[in-house]
Amino acid sequence: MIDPRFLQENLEFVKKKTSERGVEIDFEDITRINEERKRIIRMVEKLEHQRNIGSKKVGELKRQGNDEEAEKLQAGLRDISEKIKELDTKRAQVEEESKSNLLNIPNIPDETVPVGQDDSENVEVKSWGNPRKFNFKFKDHIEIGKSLDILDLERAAKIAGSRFALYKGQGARIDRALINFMIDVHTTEHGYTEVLPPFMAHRESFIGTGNLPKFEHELFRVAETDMYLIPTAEVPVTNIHREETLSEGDLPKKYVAYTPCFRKEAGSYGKDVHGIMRQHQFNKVELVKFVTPENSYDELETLTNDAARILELLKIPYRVVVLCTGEMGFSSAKTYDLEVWVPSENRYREISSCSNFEDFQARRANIRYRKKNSGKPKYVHTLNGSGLAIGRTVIAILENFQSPDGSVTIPEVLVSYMGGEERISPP
RNA sequence: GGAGAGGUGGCCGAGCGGCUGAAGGCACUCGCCUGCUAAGCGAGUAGGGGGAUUAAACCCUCUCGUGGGUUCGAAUCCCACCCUCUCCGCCA
Repeated sequence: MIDPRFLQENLEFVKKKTSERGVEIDFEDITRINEERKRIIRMVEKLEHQRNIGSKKVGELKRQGNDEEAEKLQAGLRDISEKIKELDTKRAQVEEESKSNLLNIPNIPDETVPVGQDDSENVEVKSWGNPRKFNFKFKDHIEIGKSLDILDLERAAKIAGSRFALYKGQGARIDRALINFMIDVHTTEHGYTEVLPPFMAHRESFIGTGNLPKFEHELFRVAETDMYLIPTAEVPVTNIHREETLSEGDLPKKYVAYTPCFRKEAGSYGKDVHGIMRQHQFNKVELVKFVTPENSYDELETLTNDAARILELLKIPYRVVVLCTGEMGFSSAKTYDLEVWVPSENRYREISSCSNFEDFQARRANIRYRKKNSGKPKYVHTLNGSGLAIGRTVIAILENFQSPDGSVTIPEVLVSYMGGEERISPP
């Protein structure tokens, strides 16, 4: 949520910024409702003031034993209370409307974010390693998975329908190995605290991160409850500190979590229908930070580097792009995508998305911190990034490290996690 | 799922329907004191919203798990829900 006061004082600026995202919002309507809200509040509070003074007087009179006067006063106060009650329902309506307006406004992009409409206007800021040149006819991850007997998409469909995977043998093991490897690196070398959160969360948590109310269609709702399956660990982990006031000395807080992620992928039909690129369920290791506003952009850089480090250890070529305004997620102020080289597609594909949300989520989830020496609590800045998406890492390994004989070489850092196996060979 | 206990400020904890936005403690901040540290002494420290102001000081209002109700007036009484703890049952 953006700062309501900032919105009113910088209406034109906000208008410009949201339109750069490709979002059109009726700010006139929002302003109108906000004015109406303030008007009603003023009226209610005036009446409440009268009532409070009157009530106090009633108390005094009664103590003096002057019941006659007290009762006279009470009659008048009764009317005031009635009026307050009426106005209160109106107030509740208007406040809800106003709140819902605010919840549907996306975050303001940081000034360093390139303005653009689609991914062609993302800007590459770094690339690492060189895409491999194959001197044999290489396969895509689906063929490799099938020939190594580690990936069975047909049977997965039998179990749950399309967009699910059944990993087998070394396939299942490499997925698990990657989870452990990534968590170990982030905890022991990057200073993150490991957490294992709930894989579902209720509505409030999803509002906190910005997934609700706007993006319900992307989520699996658990029938007959107000819970949803998480689309990313960002949701439960960011909400660890919902409604809390942290102290400045506790910051930054850094968490790493493995969770499966569940996404409807509605509207993406026709995209990535083959293989495991885009699934209803996939594993991911997620990094989440709570930091002070002063250094959130530095923290975004290190967060991105922390994620990228995994790819460097695995020796998978990647690049980093800054998402342009039109490509960024609803809650983000600035996002770097890490993209790995996928030979079968002859291009880079997203494997991690690292964002600074500034105080957008913190305001929604009411996550604040108190400065050491002074006064008012302020909102923290939240950040998160995949560190990394496991399924897509599997794709990258299978395709980038395949050999002419059909086997796949296990990255060196992963060997110990694979029980010493150095390659996966056809059965 | 059944029975009981309980949810109060950054934390712990007291609280008769009106003088309680809330005792007391802890923590923190500032000052004093001490050669330093510890201790001691004194003062201060909740949040949201609405208004005034160049800004702060200031004024009003709401907030004691959440939402309703009773009442002139609710932390306090009533109802519903949520959560936590203890015991029982069931279960990975």
